[in-house]
Amino acid sequence: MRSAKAGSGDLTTRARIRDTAIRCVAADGVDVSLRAIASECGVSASLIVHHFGSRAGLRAHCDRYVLDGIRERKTATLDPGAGAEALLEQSAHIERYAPFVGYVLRSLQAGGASATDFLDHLVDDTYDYLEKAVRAGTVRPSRAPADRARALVEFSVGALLLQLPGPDEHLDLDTLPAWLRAYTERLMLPMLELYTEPLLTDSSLLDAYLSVREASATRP
Amino acid sequence: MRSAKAGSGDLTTRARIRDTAIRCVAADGVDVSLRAIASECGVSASLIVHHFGSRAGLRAHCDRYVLDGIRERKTATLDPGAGAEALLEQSAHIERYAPFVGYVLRSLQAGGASATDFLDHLVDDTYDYLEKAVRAGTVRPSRAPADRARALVEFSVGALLLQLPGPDEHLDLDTLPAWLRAYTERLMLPMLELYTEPLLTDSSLLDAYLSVREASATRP
DNA sequence: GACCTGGTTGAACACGCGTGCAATCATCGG
DNA sequence: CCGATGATTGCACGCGTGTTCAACCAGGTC
Repeated sequence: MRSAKAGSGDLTTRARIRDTAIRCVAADGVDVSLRAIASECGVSASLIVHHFGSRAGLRAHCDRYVLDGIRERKTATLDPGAGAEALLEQSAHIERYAPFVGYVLRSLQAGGASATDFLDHLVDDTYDYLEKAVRAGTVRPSRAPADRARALVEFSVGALLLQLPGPDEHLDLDTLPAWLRAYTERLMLPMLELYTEPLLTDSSLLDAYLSVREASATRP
Repeated sequence: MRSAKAGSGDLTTRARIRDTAIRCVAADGVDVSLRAIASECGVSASLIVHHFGSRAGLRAHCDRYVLDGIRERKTATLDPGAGAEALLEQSAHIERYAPFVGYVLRSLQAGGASATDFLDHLVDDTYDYLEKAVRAGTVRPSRAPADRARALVEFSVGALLLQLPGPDEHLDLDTLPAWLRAYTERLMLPMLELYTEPLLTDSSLLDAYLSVREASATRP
């Protein structure tokens, strides 16, 4: 049969390959073999390069698709520092987007330009969120708001990535929601504590750093 | 010539291969090819497997060597959360151990058992350090000290790893000290701020979490 | 000098990878 | 009915990988 045009809900072959690739990358890392994706999708490897030009083409296509999808459902799921209550609420909806979440995690794990872009967007969103919260009075203002936003995002995402299995180890997509939930629950109390009650009992360290900083600023 | 036994300071071939491998892994990631290491060391690939049995053998040998070396110089360099002042002081000594630092970072990036072990050790050390600091009165006690120690380590190491180039991108070992220094300087102010002055202005989020936690504990 | 031991090498192998190519098949427009 | 079109496949190529193996060569020992 030719391209299953509009049969009740089933996708075109291109879309099926794309979805399979996303799930494979999420499960086995970005270095998953083209043949593995093909076999998982029930097609030949040649067909994939016929549809996407090359392996890199498929990668780029999936990147764009997932990124657009994530931004559409403007979610801060990956950033526990931005909104703890939002995370709790959204953890129920995660199951539907497990492949997306897994794909993004794997992408970040692999690094590269797309990971940097995604991180930057996350930092921007967190920055705006923090600024609003500061104006609302729920978050304390910072001497370096941009650096603070980046630090918070890198803390959260970095810790999450550390929890992820190695780049070529398998990650079961069915258990990903439970896995994520267990991790956030283990982290929630220390994080809330850290964000509510200062870790250090006095400001001597901060004061010392601020004074040497000021000294080196006036006397370069 | 046979094995350069004890000529003025030059190492045995095994040791030379080991050191080269460590530097190669630090520079190009754990997936660096055996032939690349061999060529960098000026020997043949066969000689490496003759000395270490296999590629995995070389990897294991380097892991053990670097880990022992790091633990010998009991340094908390990788854990800014544990001691900010110690980090500042030690950043001058880092240049000598750049390959070691790079190797550990690449190992953590690659995940696996050795990375988990190293992280666990780091968590243990941080736990002890925090307990001592709590008893000394400089650090506030926690409701979950073990989880807090792990969270702090995962934050710091995770953020550092996020800054690292991708698993197969190159990392110049000569610029690593400066690279590390620039990163910590960008992070130092937000981190000290976060650890000294609470991010959140009130404890409503923490209180809410604690109450639902208590409720689910008494009524399972 | 013969013999053994062990460091050292280059060639070859098997494997998995992405890719290119020719062929097949189903469907549609004329 | 018939070429055109495009989806789809199997095969083979080149490349890079880790590993294997036979050979070579330098000393030390009898």
